[in-house]
Amino acid sequence: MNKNDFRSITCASCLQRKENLLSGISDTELMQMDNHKGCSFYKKNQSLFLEGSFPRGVFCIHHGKVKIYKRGEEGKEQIIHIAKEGELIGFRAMFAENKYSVSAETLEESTICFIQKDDFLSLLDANPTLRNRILKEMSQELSDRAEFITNMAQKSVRQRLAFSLLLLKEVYGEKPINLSREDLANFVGTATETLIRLLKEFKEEGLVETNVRKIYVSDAKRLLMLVGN
Amino acid sequence: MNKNDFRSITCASCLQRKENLLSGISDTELMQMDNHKGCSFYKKNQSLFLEGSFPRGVFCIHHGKVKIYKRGEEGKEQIIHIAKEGELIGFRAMFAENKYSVSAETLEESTICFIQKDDFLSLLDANPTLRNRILKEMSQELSDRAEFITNMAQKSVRQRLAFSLLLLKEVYGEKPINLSREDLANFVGTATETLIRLLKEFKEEGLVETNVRKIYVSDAKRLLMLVGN
DNA sequence: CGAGCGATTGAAAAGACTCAACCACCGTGG
DNA sequence: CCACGGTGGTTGAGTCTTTTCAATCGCTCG
Repeated sequence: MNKNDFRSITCASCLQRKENLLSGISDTELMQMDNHKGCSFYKKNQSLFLEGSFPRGVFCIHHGKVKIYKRGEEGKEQIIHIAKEGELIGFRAMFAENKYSVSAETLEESTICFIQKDDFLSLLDANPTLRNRILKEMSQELSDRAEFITNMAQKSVRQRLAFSLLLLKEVYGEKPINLSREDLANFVGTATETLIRLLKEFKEEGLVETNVRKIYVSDAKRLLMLVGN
Repeated sequence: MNKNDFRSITCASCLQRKENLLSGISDTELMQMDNHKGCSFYKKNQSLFLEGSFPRGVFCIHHGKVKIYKRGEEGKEQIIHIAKEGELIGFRAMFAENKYSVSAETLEESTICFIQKDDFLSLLDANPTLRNRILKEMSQELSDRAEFITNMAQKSVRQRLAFSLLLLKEVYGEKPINLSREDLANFVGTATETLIRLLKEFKEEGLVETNVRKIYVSDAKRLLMLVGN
């Protein structure tokens, strides 16, 4: 989309919304939300929020990709999740009435809306369907993270890379995976050099194709076998 | 407590409940819950539920400890969490209307109550305070797991052991940590042999004392420094 | 008292990391 | 227009942590 069009985005017309957590809310609520929300254009590598700061609302990705990460010792990033269009981010810390435990930053040019904390909470209060969706969403994420932990603990870097590529394929859909080697390494949980070497092996084995930053998964089936389990 | 007393446990009189997610519910609701809940005695190493099965309600630990784990490739366990008295378990999968993504098993003799799915859901529906607590709880767990992932990805086994011991110290309170070497290894995310060797080092460095299965943390401060970050 | 499981130790092998150097591409400013 | 600097990507070599496998020990329970 044209980067100057973002002011015209309304929740009512937003195709992303129709598919996401915020589907199934009433027209009145929609209108109310539209009046209160803000929508901005973000350049690549712009920060949405930082670990340790206090949430003032939730972000709704209209277009683009956002990495959710945590800094470990020495400041090394661990990417926990890569959010795509349609996803709501930053509501967990808001519920916990706590600081953000993770940071969020765009991976590419994005348009992202912002809904104030109070507006969102009152929406939640009034809307049992939304509540249930949020609960369900959080449960799913909890489950995903349990798997993530298990993978980290038990799988080799090679297996984790295979797993991550399959995950990212879902996130990027038609388009090729487009991440810096460092970000990919920080997602897999390994050193950049190791990642590069393994990626080269995968390429030689015909599992993926690469073109500079872009990665095309060419044999998902074999990758899946590689993951094991 | 005497293992035959468990039939007399009521939510109304339960000291655990007063501290946990289920505090702040009305007397009527309490009574209703008491009429519907069941309470059982569990031996050590008894299963509460298995990954892949469907939830039929939530468990409330009155006394004892429960490991929440996931099986990875080759069937190796990864312990995600160790729940203690007062904790509610198994509600995530219930919200997600999905199979359990993890399994739960007692680590010691325990008394655990069970609340039917429908009863719990209607309680939730009627009780905004409870709802908010659950949201908050889940948010906190999401945050814990992000940290867990980051630790797994970036810290050495030695650091993870230090971290785990500190966590377990909280769980066990006054009492010494009491886990098999294998369970501890599966929590830290390492091989049993490696765990034993590191534990020996910790003992030699005066960080912990051990007595068969029991582990006493003797220098929490130094352990914390070891964890780094 | 014997079986069996959990705990422990040793030695060797493997996987992954670190460090250092080098390359390639890109935008900038002279 | 080209040299320059910088960033991100790649490669090599050596090191170290951690795993694996095998063997032994020791306690507990029947």
